[in-house]
Amino acid sequence: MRRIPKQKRSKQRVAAILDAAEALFAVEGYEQTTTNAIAARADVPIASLYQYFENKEGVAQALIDRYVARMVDLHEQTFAVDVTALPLDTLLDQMIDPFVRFHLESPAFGHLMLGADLSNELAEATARMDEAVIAQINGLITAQRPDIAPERALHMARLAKAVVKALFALVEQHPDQAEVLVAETKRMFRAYLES
Amino acid sequence: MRRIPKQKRSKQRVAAILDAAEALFAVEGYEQTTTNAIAARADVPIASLYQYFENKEGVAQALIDRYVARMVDLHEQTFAVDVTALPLDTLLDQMIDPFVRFHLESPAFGHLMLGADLSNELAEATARMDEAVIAQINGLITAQRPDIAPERALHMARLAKAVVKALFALVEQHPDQAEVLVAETKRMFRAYLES
Amino acid sequence: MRRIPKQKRSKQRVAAILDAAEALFAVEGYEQTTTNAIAARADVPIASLYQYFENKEGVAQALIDRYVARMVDLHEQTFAVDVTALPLDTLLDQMIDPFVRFHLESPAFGHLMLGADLSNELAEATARMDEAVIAQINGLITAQRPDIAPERALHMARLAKAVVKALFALVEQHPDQAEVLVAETKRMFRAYLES
Amino acid sequence: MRRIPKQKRSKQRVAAILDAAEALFAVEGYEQTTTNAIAARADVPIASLYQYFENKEGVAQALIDRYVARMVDLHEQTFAVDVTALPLDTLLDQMIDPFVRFHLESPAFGHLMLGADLSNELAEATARMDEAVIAQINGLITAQRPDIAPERALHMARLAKAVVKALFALVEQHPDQAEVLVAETKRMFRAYLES
DNA sequence: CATGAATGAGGCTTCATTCAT
DNA sequence: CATGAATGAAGCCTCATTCAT
Repeated sequence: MRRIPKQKRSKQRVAAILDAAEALFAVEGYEQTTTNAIAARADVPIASLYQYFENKEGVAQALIDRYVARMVDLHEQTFAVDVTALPLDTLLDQMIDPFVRFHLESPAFGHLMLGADLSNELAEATARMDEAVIAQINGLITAQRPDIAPERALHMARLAKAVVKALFALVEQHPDQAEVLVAETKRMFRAYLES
Repeated sequence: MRRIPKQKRSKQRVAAILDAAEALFAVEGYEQTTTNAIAARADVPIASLYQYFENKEGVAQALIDRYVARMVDLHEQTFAVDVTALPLDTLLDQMIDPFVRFHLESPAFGHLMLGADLSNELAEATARMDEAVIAQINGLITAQRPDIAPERALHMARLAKAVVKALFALVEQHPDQAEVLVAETKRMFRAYLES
Repeated sequence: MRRIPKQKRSKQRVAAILDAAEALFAVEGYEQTTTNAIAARADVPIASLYQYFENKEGVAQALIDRYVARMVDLHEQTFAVDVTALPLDTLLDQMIDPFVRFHLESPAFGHLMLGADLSNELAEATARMDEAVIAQINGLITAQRPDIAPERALHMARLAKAVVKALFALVEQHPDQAEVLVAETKRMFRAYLES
Repeated sequence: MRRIPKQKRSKQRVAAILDAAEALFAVEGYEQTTTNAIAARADVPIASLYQYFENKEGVAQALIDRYVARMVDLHEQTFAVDVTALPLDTLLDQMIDPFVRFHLESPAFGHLMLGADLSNELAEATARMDEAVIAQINGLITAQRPDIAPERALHMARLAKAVVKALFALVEQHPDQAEVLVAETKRMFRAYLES
């Protein structure tokens, strides 16, 4: 971000811009959304947008930052207790439910994390986050099933993350069947981990 | 298509355009790819591209048609034998392997089928294909596990399809670990279906 | 015209092209009509069109020629008798009616003669034709009213021709009221010439 | 219009664009005039033109609006006095002279109002204006000649309007003989109305 | 000769971004 | 600082016309 908003009014403006961007990215996609459209929807002159953001990607970046912060919160809450001690059922609930909820509440998340053709820098940041998540899942798997070889556990973690992503997409497509689909995914994971 | 190529020369050109489009859609995505870039890569004047294709979406459409034709072939081969009689392991091999191979050989397939914001008509075609695939998976699940309620089987099929899609993305991202990831996915499905 | 059609089939083709052009010029206008559209409507390959006509204007030219030929016929018929001897009423009938009829039967005539931005050469041809018509009208006025100064008669002739053109446009706009409007115009001319 | 100019600078630009468009529409016609040519003639980047106008038709529309405003002024001035009380000679002077002057000062007026193939919306606006003018003429005729049947008066009004239009075209073609031609037209109308 | 194929030039329009008041 | 205005670069697409089989 180009200039950090200090006064209350500026903060509101920046928030308005991000909200507008979120809504537009969600329904139109990143490439299809124009900076002018964002500014118009936020009811802010385009020049003001560029006072706070370097460029279009900067807006996406800030939006991602907002998402990441919430994600970090979620992680901290999730791992506040000793998850390794939990029974598998409860563990799966705790690992999956909050993230599904988060996904449903963050309309542009999917588009930005998956669809958008962002710059290298951003892509790398995303990749780092991905790896962190995978490491965490990996730890959980190892804790649950110490008998599994570390290498294999890593592949399992990768697959698990990919499946959860797929679940997100599925839930977005059929929001009314969210619960059943989530339940089914948990069953699948459970069978997988107990096999 | 605007004009059907009759002479050999023009057939080659159309193929060259489609190949160029495939390569570009694969690395840049649909929206980011310009018709000029396609024409340039195919070493064809832009006006020639428009002799054969209505517009950019027409090119994508033709590419999809090419994919769909190959897909149909695959399906027919896969279901030439009575798959319901196969043991689960073999069944999973036969259902997943050819499609993974197909996916690896069709660079733009994922982008076009998932990412692109194509027109309604195209989106509907894709949706129809999706439903057909899900129905087929549904049939297999029911054959393997007649005890599962039809409703649940449908959800399982949906999930399975989503997971395979996720697997494709994963394999694309880590092509060197394709085999292990595929194997892991099969294990997961196996555990799931036997649970 | 580039090549004069000698065989029957070629003649039919040329006629088909001209018919197509006439229809399209009439409803779309000259500029808006594309050579490809003409060829398509005539069910003739575009390259064939260019075997018979130099370019788009060449088609218009040929169409105009066809019109001019019919016009000349009309003129000859009209002036076959000694019109100067006719009573004014009959004269007006004979001067106006056939041309209104001609106009109604020649859909593209108005567009080509008035609207189209044709080349100098063509415009000059049109202008020459105009002058010939004006001279003829001039003659009639002088015959009817020898007392009018030649200079003024020329202006009257010019005006008369313009009014008839306006009448054409009017009739095209309200074809159902053609007769009344024509009658009204004749009345006006009559009053004018008798004043 | 896409954006309403507020600062002086932008108002001048918009005026420059309209002036350029007027000049080009007048000599080339609407279809033949390109937005690039307008922008170039106004010495304005093409993107700036599109800041203020939706598209080419938007430019024409704005130009027409400018004309219509002047026309309305003219009408109001013309009908400020009780025209029905005037002697026919004076009436004709007042009805025709200002409009001929207006026409001579508005180079693109004829092209836009008559020749251009504008969209339905615009065409309807033109048609409505036409009808208003005809109604007004109709009223004058009825005032002058209460003995004429209302139906016939309407036809006379239509014809009169068409003739005036024809006069405009004529005057544009022979600007040096404008006065004589106008005088002749008045004579014709006078004879017509007194017959 | 007939015609399927080819194309340079150019038209309309948008967009991310910067300038200047 | 806020913002109305400005714009280079580029994208999509068409068309009159010619080439080459």
